Amino acid sequence: MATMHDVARRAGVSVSTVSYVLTGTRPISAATRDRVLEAMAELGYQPNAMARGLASRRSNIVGLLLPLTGRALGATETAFVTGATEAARQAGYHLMLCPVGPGDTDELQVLATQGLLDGFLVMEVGLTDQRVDLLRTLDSPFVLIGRTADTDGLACVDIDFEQTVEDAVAHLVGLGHQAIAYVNHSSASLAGGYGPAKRTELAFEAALERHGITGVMVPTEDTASGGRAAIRQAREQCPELTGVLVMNENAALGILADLRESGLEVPYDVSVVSMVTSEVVADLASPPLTAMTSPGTALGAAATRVLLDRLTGDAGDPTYTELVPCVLDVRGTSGPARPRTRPTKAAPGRR
Amino acid sequence: MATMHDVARRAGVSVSTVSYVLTGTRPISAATRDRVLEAMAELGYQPNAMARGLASRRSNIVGLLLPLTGRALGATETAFVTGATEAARQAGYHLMLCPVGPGDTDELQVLATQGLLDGFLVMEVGLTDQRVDLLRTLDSPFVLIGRTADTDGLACVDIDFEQTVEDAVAHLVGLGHQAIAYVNHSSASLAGGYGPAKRTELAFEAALERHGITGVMVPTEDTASGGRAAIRQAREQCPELTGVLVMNENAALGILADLRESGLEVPYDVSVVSMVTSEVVADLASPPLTAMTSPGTALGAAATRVLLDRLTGDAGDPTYTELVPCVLDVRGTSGPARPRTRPTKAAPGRR
DNA sequence: ATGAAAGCGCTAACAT
DNA sequence: ATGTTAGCGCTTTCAT
Repeated sequence: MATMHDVARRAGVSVSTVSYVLTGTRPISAATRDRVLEAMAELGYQPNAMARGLASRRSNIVGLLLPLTGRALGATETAFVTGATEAARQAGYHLMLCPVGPGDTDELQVLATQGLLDGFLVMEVGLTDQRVDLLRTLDSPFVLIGRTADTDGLACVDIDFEQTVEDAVAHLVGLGHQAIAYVNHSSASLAGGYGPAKRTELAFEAALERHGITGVMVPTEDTASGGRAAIRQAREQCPELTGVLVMNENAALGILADLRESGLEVPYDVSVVSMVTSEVVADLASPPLTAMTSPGTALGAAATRVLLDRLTGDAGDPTYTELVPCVLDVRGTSGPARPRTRPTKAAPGRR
Repeated sequence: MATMHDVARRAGVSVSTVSYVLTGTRPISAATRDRVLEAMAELGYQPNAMARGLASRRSNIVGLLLPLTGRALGATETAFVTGATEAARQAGYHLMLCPVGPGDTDELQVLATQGLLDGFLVMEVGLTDQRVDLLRTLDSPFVLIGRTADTDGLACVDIDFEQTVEDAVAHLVGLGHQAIAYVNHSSASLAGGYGPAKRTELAFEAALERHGITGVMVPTEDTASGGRAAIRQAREQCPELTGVLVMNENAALGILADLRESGLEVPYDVSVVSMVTSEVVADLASPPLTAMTSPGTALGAAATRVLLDRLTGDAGDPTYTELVPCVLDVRGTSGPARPRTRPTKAAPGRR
C-alpha cells in the first residue's frame, strides 16, 4: 500500500500538503492540489484509517449498542439497524454492531474507553438503563433510540406512541367503532415500567376519553398464543367490542387466528389494527393487517443524524427529543363497525 | 485517559514490559506482571485501539458485507448477523456492518484498502459476485456465507440445501405422502442461477426419484400472494398432491391462507413444510408451521470462526466448505397423508 | 500557500 | 526476564 509519503514524493510536495488536500483544512493552490490528486490516483492511494484515527482522535465509527444474546431481532429493530447503517455510510461513517444490553456495563466501559468509537447509538433502552449513566459519566457522545424515565439532558429519538395510539383509535372511531380493546405488552413489561407499554396505556385511556368511547386494556405476551389468550379475555370483559388495537405484531396474528376460529370475520365482525408493525409481517397475515407501520428505517437514520451532528461539534440542545409517529396503513383488517343490536347488550359471537 | 507510559512509570517498568504483559508475547515474571496489572487497575488503563492497530497492523475488526439498500432483512439473515456478531465478540473481535452488495466494488475497494478491517464475511453471495473477485485480488481474508458458482480456493459456509430438501421430503414420504409440490423461489431467481433456488430444484428432483414419488416444482415470488398463486397452480398441475414444500416463509403463509380459503384443512388434507424458516415466523402461522429451521445463528458463528482461524494464521485448506443443514421442526402443518380414493384420479377439493 | 517536525499510543525488533 | 528504541501512517502546530 502506498503511503502519504509516496504520494508526497511523487507530487513533489510535503506530506503535510498531501494531508491538507485530503482534509481540506487549509487552502491549497489549485495547481498543487491537482498534482497531489493525480499522484494519489496513479498510486491508488488510500489513507490508512488507523493512522488517521490515531493522529486525529476520531475513527469515524459509531457503535450501535443492542442486546443480542439469544433473542432474535424483530423486523422493526432490524429496520432500525439498517436505517442507521445506511445513514452513517452516507455521512462517511461506519457502524459497529456492539452486543451490549442495558446491564452490560463492563463491556461498554471497555468499548467507550478504548477510543475506537466516536459515539454511540443506544437501542432497546430501558426506563433506567445503566448504559446511559455510564456513557454520561464517561462523557461519550450518544443518542438513545427510545427513552429512559428521565430524559433530561439526553438526546432521544423515539416512536411517538401517544400520537400513534391516537391515530389508531381515531381510525377505528372514524369507522364507527365504539368499544375497543387494546392488547398491550405483557404485564411484566408494564410492571417493569417499560416505556412503550406504559406510554401507550396512558395514551389509550386518554383517547378513549377524548372520543367518549369504551374499551379495555389487556396485557399479553408478545406471541401468537399470547394474542389468542388476550382476545378471548378482552371479549369476555367487553363482549360488545368491535375494534382491537394490538401492540405486537406476533400477537396480532394470534388474534386474527383466534377470531377466525371463533367464527368471527375480520373486518366485518371485528376490526384489528396492529401497532408498531413492519410491512413484511403485515402482509403475512390474511387478510393483510391494517397497521401503524413503525418508522424503523427513518428512526435509525434520524438517530444517526442527531449523533453525527453532535460529533461534528454544532452540539445544539443537549436535551433533544425527536418523536416520529407510526403511519397508518389501511389494509384488510379494518372496516366499518357492524351495526350493534343494542348499546348495552352484547352481540352473539360464540366462543 | 491513562496511556501505557503512565502504567509503566507507575509500575516502575518499561513500556515494552507493559506491552508484553498485555499481549503475552514474551515471558514476564509473576512479580512484575502483578505490579503492572495492579498499576493498570489503579489507573483504569485501557489500551488504545487505534494505536494498537496502527502498530500491529491488526484491528480485530471484521467487516460483514451485505446489501442493505431498500430491502428489509429477513429473519434468517438477521440471525446470521447476530450469530456472527456474537461469535466475533466472544473471540475478542468486533463486527462492522458494511452495506456492500455484489456490485458495489468501489465501496469495497476502499474498505479493503484503508486497513480498518482484518477480514470480511460476505453475505448474500451471488453465483458470480464481484466482491469475491475483488477481495481475492486484494488478497484480503474472507469467507462466504453462501456459495459462488465456482468455489475453488474459497472458504464457504452455507446451508446444506441438498440435505435439507432430502430431509423434508423424507419427512413427508414418511407420513405417507406420494405427490408433493415444491414451491421454489421465483423463476427470475432460477433463471439468474441463484444458488439456493437451483440447488433445491435439483435436490427435489433427486429426492422424488429416490423415493419413487411424483411431484411438481412451481417457482413463485417470495410473498404471501406469491404463495397463493403457486399453490393454486400446483394443485392444478397435480390435483392429487397432499404435500407441499415451500422455499420461502412468506409464501408459506400465503399457501396456508389459500388452502384454508379453498376449504382444505392443514394438515388433514394437505401437509405443508416450510424450508429455511425462522422460528418466529413459524410460530406466527396457525397452525404453526412445520419447518426446516434455518441455522442462521449457527451459520453466522461458523463463518466467523472460519474467518478468524484464517486470520490467526493457521490457514488450513484454502478451499474449505462447511455445510449446515436446516433442522426439521415438526409443528402443526404436517401430518399423515389422507387416504387417497385412487392413485390416478384426484380428490375433490373445491376451488 | 507550503514545509518541517513533533507527536498520537502502541508493537516488535534489537539489545542486554 | 527486562529495557531501549525505531517505527506504524497520519494530523497539526509552528515556521516561513
